[in-house]
Amino acid sequence: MATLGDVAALAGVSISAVSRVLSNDASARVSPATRERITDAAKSLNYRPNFAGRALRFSRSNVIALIVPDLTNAVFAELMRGVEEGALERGYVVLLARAEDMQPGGEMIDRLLGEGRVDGVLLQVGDHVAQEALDSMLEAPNPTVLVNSVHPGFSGSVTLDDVAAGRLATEHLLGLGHTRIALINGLETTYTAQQRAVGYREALGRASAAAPERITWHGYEPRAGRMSLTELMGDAEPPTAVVVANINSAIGVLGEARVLGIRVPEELSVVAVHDAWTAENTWPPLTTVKMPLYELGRHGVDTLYARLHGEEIADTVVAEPAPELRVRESTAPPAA
Amino acid sequence: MATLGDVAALAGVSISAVSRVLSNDASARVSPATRERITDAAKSLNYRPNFAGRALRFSRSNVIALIVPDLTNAVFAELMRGVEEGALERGYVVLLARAEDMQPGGEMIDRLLGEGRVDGVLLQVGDHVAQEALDSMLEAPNPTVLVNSVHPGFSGSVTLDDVAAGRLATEHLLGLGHTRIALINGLETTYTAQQRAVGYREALGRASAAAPERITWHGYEPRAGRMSLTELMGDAEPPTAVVVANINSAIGVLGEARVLGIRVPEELSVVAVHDAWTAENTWPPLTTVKMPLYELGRHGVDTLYARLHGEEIADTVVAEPAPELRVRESTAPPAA
DNA sequence: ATGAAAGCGCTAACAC
DNA sequence: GTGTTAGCGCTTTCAT
Repeated sequence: MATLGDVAALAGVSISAVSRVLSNDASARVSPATRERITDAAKSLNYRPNFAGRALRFSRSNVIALIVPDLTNAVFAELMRGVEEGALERGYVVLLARAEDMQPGGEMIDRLLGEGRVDGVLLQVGDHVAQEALDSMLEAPNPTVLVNSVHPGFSGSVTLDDVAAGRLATEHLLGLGHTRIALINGLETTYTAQQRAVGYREALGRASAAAPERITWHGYEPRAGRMSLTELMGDAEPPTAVVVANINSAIGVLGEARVLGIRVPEELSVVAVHDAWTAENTWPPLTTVKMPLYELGRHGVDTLYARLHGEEIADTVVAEPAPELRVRESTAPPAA
Repeated sequence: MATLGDVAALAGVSISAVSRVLSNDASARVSPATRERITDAAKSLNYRPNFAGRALRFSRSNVIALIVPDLTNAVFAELMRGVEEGALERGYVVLLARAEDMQPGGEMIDRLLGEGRVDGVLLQVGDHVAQEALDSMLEAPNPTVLVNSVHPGFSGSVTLDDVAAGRLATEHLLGLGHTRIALINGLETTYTAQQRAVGYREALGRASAAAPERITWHGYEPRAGRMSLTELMGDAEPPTAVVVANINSAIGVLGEARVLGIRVPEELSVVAVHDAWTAENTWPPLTTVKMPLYELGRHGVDTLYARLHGEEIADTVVAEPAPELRVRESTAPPAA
């Protein structure tokens, strides 16, 4: 690892001259000759500016953290892409971390920030994080932006239009002729679940023949989907279609339907919110509502950037491009 | 962000005294009184050692990078856990990155190391990375350990017992009475695929009535699985069972089987190498060979640690715990 | 038992 | 146009 000193020695100039040239200081006046000697020397030594040196000098790391509940969730691939591209453009590097490591009461984020490893945090809070754990974490002027989540009293969330997503999915089923439509939702405590329920209700309310409401609130994991379906099928009048608020949960629903001997889509239509490669590889392939997660990531970075530069920021909803229905084969008109 | 100076000022002592106390310098002689004043001050200021300051001082970041082809692959969840726990024990922090960002010819790893952001790298090379791109990257004394992959002339790989995995999967099918067993494998250029083929052949060769060999080499993605199955079903004598070298590929196989109207397991048995939650949520649930990925991660960290401390390291195979068959519902005896 | 000072790599204000 | 220097936060040798 060559240092500025090494380059300077090789080029026969001072350290500061090297610094000026290599950091593209516009206001620097250096003769073309020395400039070339310097760049040549740097190249031959394969010089790279030392991260710690810069971070120390600037009291800034130029790193932001992206923390999500589960990195292996296929849905997050798009989010990550958006965040990474946005960060790149703004000269930041992204540090990926799992929220699991952020044990409630644990101090992962506190350390990341406190030790100066990262300048800011993009955080999607997991479903099972206690509100109190967040209270202290999000106190006061704090270089954090919440994605896909909100916290009471905290300003600086970027979310998706989950109301529209719930509405769109429900309308699709209504359009096919279903009237007994259930919502298999996330935990009642999560904002996204609440929003999707709002959209679901809106669509039901709007339907000419008002359809009854039926919601389960078990979470976004496959197991939650399984549990919900079992519960719904115990109803006196079970649904002929379900909106599932999450794709992983929908995969569970599909699995449980097989176990229960319910044919999809003949006896039960299934739409899921969020799209990912997994939706194309279930049987039947899942009809989904694709959400703009890439754009959410980019916008999250923009918002965090603004916050890091002292701007006041408000909560925003990324509604463009609008949620889009991806009709595959898990939805059909109800059986006659 | 309080510094040592802040703590020192508050405690009314020198910076070096604070440093000694807070870094638990065993050989430091400090009076209990000052020690307490110092720890109190540090606590009240919520002092955290600055990362850049330490890294600069030690010329060491205490960070290692884990780079995998696709973070959202459910199979990697276990690997990550192993790496993170191992790293934690050794006082390292893990930086997660996707190999996608490591464009061939791109210099992501070079930068990570060259800028001193990380001390070492655990790298699983993707299937589509050109050998030449790796040549320069793995040159000379290099703080890198390859996981689940090898490179000619490079010493320091930790791999799994993929031969055993291929053998075990094949033997399971032979035991059920199948004789026409195909292997839906990864790219022929990848080490893991080659190893799994060896195991497959071993098992076939050992079978009393030698079964014919049939292998496709299209890769580990769902699409590769789909393509392979279509190809195999075009054979004069199509297989009654397949070993699929990867779980995602197997998901594609299952999907394509539905499209082709082939019932699993009645008409076609499917075993996949690697296990993850997704295997429990396909239909039918996938029989798999579970590999010790957690242990691979831990061992990878150990190996990297040794390399970082100047030890000569050799290639190793993590064979404990041994690959284990997880029988679910995608395998059955062949139709009469 | 405690403090002063040097130096890790870097940048920028200030000489010359 | 180029060099000298101070200082970011930290540890450690050397004084006292």
